[in-house]
Amino acid sequence: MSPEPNAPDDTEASSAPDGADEPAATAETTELDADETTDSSSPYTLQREDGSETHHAFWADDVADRVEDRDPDEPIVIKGGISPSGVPHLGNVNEIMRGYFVAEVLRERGHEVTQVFTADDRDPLRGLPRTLCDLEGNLVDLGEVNAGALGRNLGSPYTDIPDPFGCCESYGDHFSQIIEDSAAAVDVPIEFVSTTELYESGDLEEITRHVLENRDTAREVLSKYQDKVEENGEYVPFNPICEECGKITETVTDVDLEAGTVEYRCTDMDAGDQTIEGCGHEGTATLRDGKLPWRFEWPAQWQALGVDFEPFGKDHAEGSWPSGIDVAENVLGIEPPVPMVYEWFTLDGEPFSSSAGNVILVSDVLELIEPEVLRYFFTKDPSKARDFSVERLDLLVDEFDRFEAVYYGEVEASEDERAFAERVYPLVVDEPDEDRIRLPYTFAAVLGMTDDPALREEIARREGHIPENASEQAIEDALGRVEQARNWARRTENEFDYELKREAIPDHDFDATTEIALEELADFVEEGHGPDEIQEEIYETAKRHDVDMGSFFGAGYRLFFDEEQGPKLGPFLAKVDREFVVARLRRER
RNA sequence: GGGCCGGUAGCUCAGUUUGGCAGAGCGUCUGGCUUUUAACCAGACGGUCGCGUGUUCAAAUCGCGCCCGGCCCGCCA
Repeated sequence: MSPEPNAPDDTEASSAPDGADEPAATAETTELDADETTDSSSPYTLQREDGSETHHAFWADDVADRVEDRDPDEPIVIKGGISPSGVPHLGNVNEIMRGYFVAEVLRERGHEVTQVFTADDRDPLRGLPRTLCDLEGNLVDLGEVNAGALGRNLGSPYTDIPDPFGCCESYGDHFSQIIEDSAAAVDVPIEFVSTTELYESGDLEEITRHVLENRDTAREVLSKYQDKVEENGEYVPFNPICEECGKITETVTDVDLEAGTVEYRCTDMDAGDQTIEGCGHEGTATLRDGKLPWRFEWPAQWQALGVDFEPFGKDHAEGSWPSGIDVAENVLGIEPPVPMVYEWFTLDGEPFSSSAGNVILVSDVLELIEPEVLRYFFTKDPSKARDFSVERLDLLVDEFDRFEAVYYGEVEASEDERAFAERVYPLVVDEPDEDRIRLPYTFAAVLGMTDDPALREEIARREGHIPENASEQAIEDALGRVEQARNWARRTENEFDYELKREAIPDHDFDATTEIALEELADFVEEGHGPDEIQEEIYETAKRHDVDMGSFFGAGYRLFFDEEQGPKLGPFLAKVDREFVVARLRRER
């Protein structure tokens, strides 16, 4: 627990040579020639000073340079991966999109690239998630599924646990499926690999055998990073699955590589603050009936899949990455991939947390914005922490619209901005179309106040957002944003969350003068007038009757939206069918 | 406590490698759109670049020290 007993080890393992950002690895020299180029172990790829390389407008080009420097075999393999432990949120999409942009850049440079994603689904379930979700992305409380069945499976691999929703082969498959759907939704071609499948098919068997053959070295290497692993202890880097209770076990009592088996005893497993009890069974397992501990499994995946580049969250940067390099080089004898640390996102200022309900899935996001806007979000500098703000999603969409307009040369922009747009936009949008139409997001939200598609289009035209000669397709695409902005207004209950109350008249209480004024306004509307005339008449009517301007508008918003405020009233009323407006102003229905 | 990453306008972010006048969008304010009610247009306001210090003709940018936030240094992934 305390670092004291291991102080010397610890120092060697985790403190970098002065000034260099080299964490751990083998106890190399302290003086790496001067500064740069030698430091291949730092995962902070984008921060690396590397005078010899050109400065690119897009970070993925910097990464691609590094990948090319390795002179990789083709196809170049780019990996990402997570454990399908529960609701996959937007932060997990980093594992897909960050790699995707690097893959695209390399493809552009003429390389053949395969992007793979490992579902680390042989990992054991270590705790009960409070919230799950179905394949449609609807959040479901643990209590609504068979929690007992899940509880009995604590400690078992995700792929051995029945799907609580009953729709997939296993718990692991269920959440892997959602991740696959997410990748498809943002249009990223990526090959999904089940880690369980890698074990069962034997693709990891030789590597597992190698690790066990060299378990003394493996133990020595890992002991530099993990206190529980004693340099001269009994640690065996393999966790069999108990044939009796199905749980991942941690106590291997004997290794027989001739037979390709290990002997084990099913003992208790620490999982956070609780203990998952082992059944005590003693048995024999093959090298396919278990898993490597993560610190070995990750490098083993690199070897099995031939990984050249992998992005990972900052939680790995000072932990499993340094040990991963060490394992790769000194246990497996392979070159680790080019790394890249990405910072974490927050959601509306708070960390992602499925237990606290602070999650958003890709499917949720795509109800609010177009896929290209989401893809754009992931082009931003990975080394900076960022907030994905649903509340202020309009800012992100505005930013994207500007990014797009800069690309088409429609607005003035700085050199940096232009260079970024020119480089990145074609990677974000599949088929660039100069004639696309983008309704400003908040304007789209205003249009969302009415359900009538024809009315939406008409207002958009009148306000000059749709050119005369626009194609039907372009208009349809543009109006798609109205639904999204409408969903956004509803979800956030923001100032655009007005809804024309057609079906029933809202409760209201006006004084006599206001009622008379409303009658007159009804008469005026009934005569048939244009939007500006109605707007003007609202002012005139209020003045004539000496009704306070604010409260008169307020009366209108009350009648039509059941709100204090709303969109510009005259033009809006002019567009809604006259019969209804007149009746509503007379408070007849 | 140690290592690492980050901190730029009210908000969202560029700019930091390669030192050269502090930038954009949104918001706000003012004005325009014939006359207070959120869509459109124009303009303005807005920053000790986390703090201090060093180097330099010149520092958001480079060095050193500190502050704040996050991650790792147990386990697990």
